[in-house]
Amino acid sequence: MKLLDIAEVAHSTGMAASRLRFYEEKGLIGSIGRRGLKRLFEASVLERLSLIALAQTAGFSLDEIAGMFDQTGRPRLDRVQLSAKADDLDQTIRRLGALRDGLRHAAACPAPSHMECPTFRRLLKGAVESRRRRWVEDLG
Amino acid sequence: MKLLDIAEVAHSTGMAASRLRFYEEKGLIGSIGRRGLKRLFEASVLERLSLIALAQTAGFSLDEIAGMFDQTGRPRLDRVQLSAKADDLDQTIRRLGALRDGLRHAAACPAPSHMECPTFRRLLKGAVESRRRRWVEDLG
DNA sequence: CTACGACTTCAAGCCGACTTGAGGTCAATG
DNA sequence: CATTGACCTCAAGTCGGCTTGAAGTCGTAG
Repeated sequence: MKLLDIAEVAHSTGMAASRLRFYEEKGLIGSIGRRGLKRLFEASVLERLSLIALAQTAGFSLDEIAGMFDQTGRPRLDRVQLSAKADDLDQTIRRLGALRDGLRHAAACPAPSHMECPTFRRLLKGAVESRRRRWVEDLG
Repeated sequence: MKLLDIAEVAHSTGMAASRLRFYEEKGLIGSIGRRGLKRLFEASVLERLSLIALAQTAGFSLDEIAGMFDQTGRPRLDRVQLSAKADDLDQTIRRLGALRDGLRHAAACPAPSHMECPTFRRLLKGAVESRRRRWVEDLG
């Protein structure tokens, strides 16, 4: 299995080396050893980094993401938590879906001002309400 | 037209007053005057704030959002930009869908380690691959 | 065998998006 | 007319997520 140095990982992910070191420090990724001082990564780190990027997009913090894996790097076995994360994600996905539809509509809508378009107005309302819901959850 | 003080705006949007002041300072919203020291807002600020929240959810920065209004405060939404954002969002949504399915499966799967489960691996790969494609686009 | 350059560490800095705190002002109520 | 308390300003602080800079360490090419 080919081992990658930090520059290779940086190049193929588009992430700065500093960021990879930062992630390692945070326990988000692990290097498999050193050649001299230099870190060596397994190729699988690329997959891991993709997941991290993905989860970030989903709105998870790095700490939360760290919590999704165990020490050995396998996704954590807490099925209840995984399930909860999945539900979170589902919420997010639905929200983003509504948003996407709204944006598309706004881009195509012939109304002179977006504010005069009922569809757009409905979207705004939805955005605020779903935000609300999340706030409520955060408090709970 | 009823004028609102900052507390009313804060309450009906769920945003902290400090945040509203911050937004005003940034030019994102405007107050229509003062009663004594106290800001007075038009009711339309609520709609404006919804739009701001919406754009934030869509991943725009406050500076970008500030650029979405003209001098008179009417949204100046670039349809091309909206469309592009919608496409972004669509990508994200699909990837998140794969991630959600992966997590859900992981929560239900009886395999001792998730990585040994072919379904899980396939789902992750789906998420990762679409991510890769984006990196390539970013590089290009 | 020495010099180069890609890596290393560690601390500090930066940016976005707010929040917090100290001290001030004013309209309304008793 | 004095107090109260909701608002005000301005500066500084916080937090997440990195980046930057100075100083050090290697393996490899010349």
